[in-house]
Amino acid sequence: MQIHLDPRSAEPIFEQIAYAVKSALATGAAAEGDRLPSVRELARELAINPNTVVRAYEALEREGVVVRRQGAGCFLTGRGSELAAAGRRRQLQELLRRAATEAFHLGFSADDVRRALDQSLERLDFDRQRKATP
Amino acid sequence: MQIHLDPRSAEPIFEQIAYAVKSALATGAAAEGDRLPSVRELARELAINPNTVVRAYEALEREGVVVRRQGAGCFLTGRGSELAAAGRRRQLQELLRRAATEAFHLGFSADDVRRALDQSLERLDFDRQRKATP
DNA sequence: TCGACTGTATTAGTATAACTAATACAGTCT
DNA sequence: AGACTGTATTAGTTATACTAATACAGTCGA
Repeated sequence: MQIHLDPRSAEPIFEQIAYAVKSALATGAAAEGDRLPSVRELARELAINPNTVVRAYEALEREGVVVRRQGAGCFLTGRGSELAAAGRRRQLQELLRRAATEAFHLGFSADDVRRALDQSLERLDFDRQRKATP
Repeated sequence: MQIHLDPRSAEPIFEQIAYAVKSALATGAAAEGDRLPSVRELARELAINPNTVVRAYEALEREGVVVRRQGAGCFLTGRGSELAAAGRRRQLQELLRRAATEAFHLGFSADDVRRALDQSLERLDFDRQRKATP
């Protein structure tokens, strides 16, 4: 699993790491049971502080994406969000509402946006998706 | 045009304002030529500092959404992003890639996501959309 | 022409968040 | 038992967001 940071991004480093992990899981580049690079190893690779990696792994654990075992490592659960269905639906709505608004601002048509979404969805490994807790 | 702040959002206030303006434009709640609330008026309404509103309007101006006229006010151009086509396409790809990844994490199917996007797109006023600079 | 608005600019300050550095402890695995 | 792993804590720096105050310059309508 490759994790890169975008130095030009305004997004906090720990959030970029967390997103990269979710992206690897979603695209099939990583799977349930995989062990993430250790805190120190990833910190060295990215030339950042280990505490920053810890923050990313903490966030992922809070969202149910990973489980950390002291002394053993940090593992992908393969599980999705543990939020209730209503909360997840609300997050999805908000997510796509923002994306649609931003796409409108960028000057794209509704069909442009649908096509772009299809391309993004094709990259994802829905066959191996673990559904969220009902 | 209604602008509300979400106190629970981690998003900076000035970005919430900028997004609200883009959203009003996209949904037809506001149109080219409309004047935004003045810096002081919006600051009073939202109980924030006028400089924070200035920051939002500056960001919108940089993106081509508004034009500010000293003494006269701040007006919606109705124009979209002024980025080159390649830049806009890249932003769209990135936008939807992130949305798709997050939706996957939330446990939704590809069809769930398409439907949710359709709902969001239906809210937008594509008939009145001003295309971005070619 | 003047008053009440508008945007613009600047300086100074506070609070918070992100990240860093260092150190040490406890668990795991080979 | 050694080399790894995660976990915790304290302390510090930097950057960002927001605030407060003040003053200047432009617009518009009466």
